[in-house]
Amino acid sequence: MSQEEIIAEKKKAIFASTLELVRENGFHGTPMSLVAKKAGVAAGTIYHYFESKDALIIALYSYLRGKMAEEMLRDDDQTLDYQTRFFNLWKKHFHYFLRHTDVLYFFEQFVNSPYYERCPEKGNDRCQNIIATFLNEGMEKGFLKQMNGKLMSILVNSSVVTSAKIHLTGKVEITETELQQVAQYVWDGIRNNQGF
Amino acid sequence: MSQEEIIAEKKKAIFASTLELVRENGFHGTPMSLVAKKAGVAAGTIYHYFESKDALIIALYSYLRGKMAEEMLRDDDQTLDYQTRFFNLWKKHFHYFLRHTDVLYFFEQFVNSPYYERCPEKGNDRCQNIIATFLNEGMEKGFLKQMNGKLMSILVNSSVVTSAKIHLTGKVEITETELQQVAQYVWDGIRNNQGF
Amino acid sequence: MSQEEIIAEKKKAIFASTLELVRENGFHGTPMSLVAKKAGVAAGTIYHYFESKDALIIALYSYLRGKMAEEMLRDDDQTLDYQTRFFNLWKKHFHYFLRHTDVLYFFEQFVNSPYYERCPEKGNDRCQNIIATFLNEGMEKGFLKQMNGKLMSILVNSSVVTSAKIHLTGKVEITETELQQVAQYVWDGIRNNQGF
Amino acid sequence: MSQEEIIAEKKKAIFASTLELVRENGFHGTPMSLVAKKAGVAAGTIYHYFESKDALIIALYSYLRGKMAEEMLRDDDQTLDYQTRFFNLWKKHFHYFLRHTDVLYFFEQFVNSPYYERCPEKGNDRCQNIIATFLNEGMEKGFLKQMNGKLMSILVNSSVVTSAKIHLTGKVEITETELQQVAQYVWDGIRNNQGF
DNA sequence: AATGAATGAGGGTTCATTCAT
DNA sequence: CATGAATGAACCCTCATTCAT
Repeated sequence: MSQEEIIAEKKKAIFASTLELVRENGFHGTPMSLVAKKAGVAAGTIYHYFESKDALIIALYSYLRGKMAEEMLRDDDQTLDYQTRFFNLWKKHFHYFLRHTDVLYFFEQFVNSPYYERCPEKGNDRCQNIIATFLNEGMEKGFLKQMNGKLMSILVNSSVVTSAKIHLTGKVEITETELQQVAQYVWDGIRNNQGF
Repeated sequence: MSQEEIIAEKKKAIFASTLELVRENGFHGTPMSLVAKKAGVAAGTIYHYFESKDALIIALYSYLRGKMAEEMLRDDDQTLDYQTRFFNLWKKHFHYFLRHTDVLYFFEQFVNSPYYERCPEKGNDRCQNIIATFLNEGMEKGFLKQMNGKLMSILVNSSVVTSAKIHLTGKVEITETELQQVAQYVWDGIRNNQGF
Repeated sequence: MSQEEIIAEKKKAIFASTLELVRENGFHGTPMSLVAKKAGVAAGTIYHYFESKDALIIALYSYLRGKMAEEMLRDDDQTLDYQTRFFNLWKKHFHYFLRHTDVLYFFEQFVNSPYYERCPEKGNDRCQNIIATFLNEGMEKGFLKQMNGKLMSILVNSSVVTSAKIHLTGKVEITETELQQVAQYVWDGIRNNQGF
Repeated sequence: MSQEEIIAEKKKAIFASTLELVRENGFHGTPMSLVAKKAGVAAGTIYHYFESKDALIIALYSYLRGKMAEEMLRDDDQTLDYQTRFFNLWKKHFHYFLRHTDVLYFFEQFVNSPYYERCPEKGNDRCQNIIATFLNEGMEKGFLKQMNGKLMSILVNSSVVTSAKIHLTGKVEITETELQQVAQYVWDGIRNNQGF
């Protein structure tokens, strides 16, 4: 393993440790000493990789947004019709959160905390861009209503997050039927239905 | 002023102080000493009214949910047609958050923090119930799609919150046009459009 | 009830409350607020009767020493022979502590705390005097060894306290046999056995 | 100095600081901040070595009991006759307290405080065992009265403690004569004097 | 680069005492 | 006299960060 890979591995271990602890106990309930122990490194070591606890949290956010974006780009079959691609994308996003519940909780805590203000990618990460690009395409081609792209992408994103949270908290069981209904609700909201 | 009113006043002062500070600095960045100073009481006094910092935060959440619910119930003219009432309600909710931005930020931090787990009203406060009741009525009368009432009310609620946050962060300017569009997006998503 | 009696009653209630709480939780674990609540008075009221917490504790000590002395004086049949009177006295003292375990615990905490230094009756209360007087009589009449009276009375007193504590902590079960043995141990230690 | 020795040194410094302060001001009058300052460490450092203030106090008790036991074992010349050994042991114990008055005060505060209840070695430390063993030997060989060993050892121990406290408070001056008298008092109390 | 003991400011909380009612 | 809400100093403890090894 190269030197760089070793560093990358260690960073990942610290990220993983942080993610899990924040999910369980929140930012405040996650001391650096615990992060270190769970990551299998010394407390001081973390400070070789990250300037401060804040910097670590923010870096982790960026890292996770990037990882999610990667996965969302996979398997978008552009030969399919637009509506089908929308449903695919929406559900893929939803299921990503189901598979990575700690990521979801981390995101939600993060964007609703003072950290977010200090985050350079605030609202402009690759993930949001992917959704925005796709929706803009739909507007240009007349499949979707005309609306500020950013606005629409945030609404769509929010619908995914909300649904995943509902499912995970168990407040409402989301079966395949409900899932389809929610996706349909979003689609009905944004699709161009002029003439009806 | 009666003894009870004095107590109520003091509780309100503590609530107001907490609300403002949490909005600016988050839960962790809001020491009790500051809450006390801003409320014009001694640190120890807070503990006559609330068992702990956690208890204070949770009580504040309940209090604010109740206050918002009160306001949402006002002026619902039941003689109007259902769709109009929906748009009215949605916009009223939205504007409430614009007038009370610190409440919005507080809610969002709260529901995405470990506090929420320990909150007895978790997902079952009067505010959610008002929305749910209204939507259920719409489903029964055939104005809306059939969907799990809880699910739908959370989605609608989330659309309001998301819109208000977009507006307040200034990421997208929400003019009256955009506002109408978003409300329409939600309405189109939930309205019964079978036959089209 | 006269005014004075009312005051006496209230003082007694405060004393009783303090005694019980100190026994359970120690001085440090006994806040004035709890003393007040258990005594059925307001916190401020205590300060009408006692200058401070320290003063209360010290007054309680004096009060209890006096009460115990009273009881020890009762039933000392001076017509009996000296040794019998000694055994009677020793056992009476012992049983007093068994009947009033909280008094015993209070005494022991008190005399081993910094409070004791500030106690005017430090080592000179009526209770010690009764014992000392009785022992001096024994020395004068030749029943007991010659020894500094104060020293002997403290040793005897300590034997009673120690025995009672052993019994109450259950470290050693003190049956009537053991009790007799201990009293005998003390008697053999102090009695004039010259000539043997 | 090895790492372990450094740790041991630091623990000792904290112990010494605590011992001195508790002696002067009692447990409650001994804040951790002072313990730290007197020990020449930061407040937080203490918590690397002890879980809490309670844990520190309890650990100190165990440590001191062990130290005292060590010293008591030294120089017990088993070739001497039993009574001489008894007097030697008793006086050695007594003088240990004179040389280490803060230890005596600490012990007495400790065993009469709620801490003692939570102490794992409660009444079963090496020090008590040494005394008990010696007394049991005396009973087996017929030098001492038959009595529950635990009971007798507590009584003897208590006589030492009481004497030392008398001496140190200056209530009674204990000269070599008085010392001999007290040791004799104990010996006369426990020795087998059947036949007289 | 890695360690982890040490730091010490700052946090939440308690509680003896006061004083307006 | 009695009340008990209010005070605020002082407590124990945590934890982000540093630095000698």
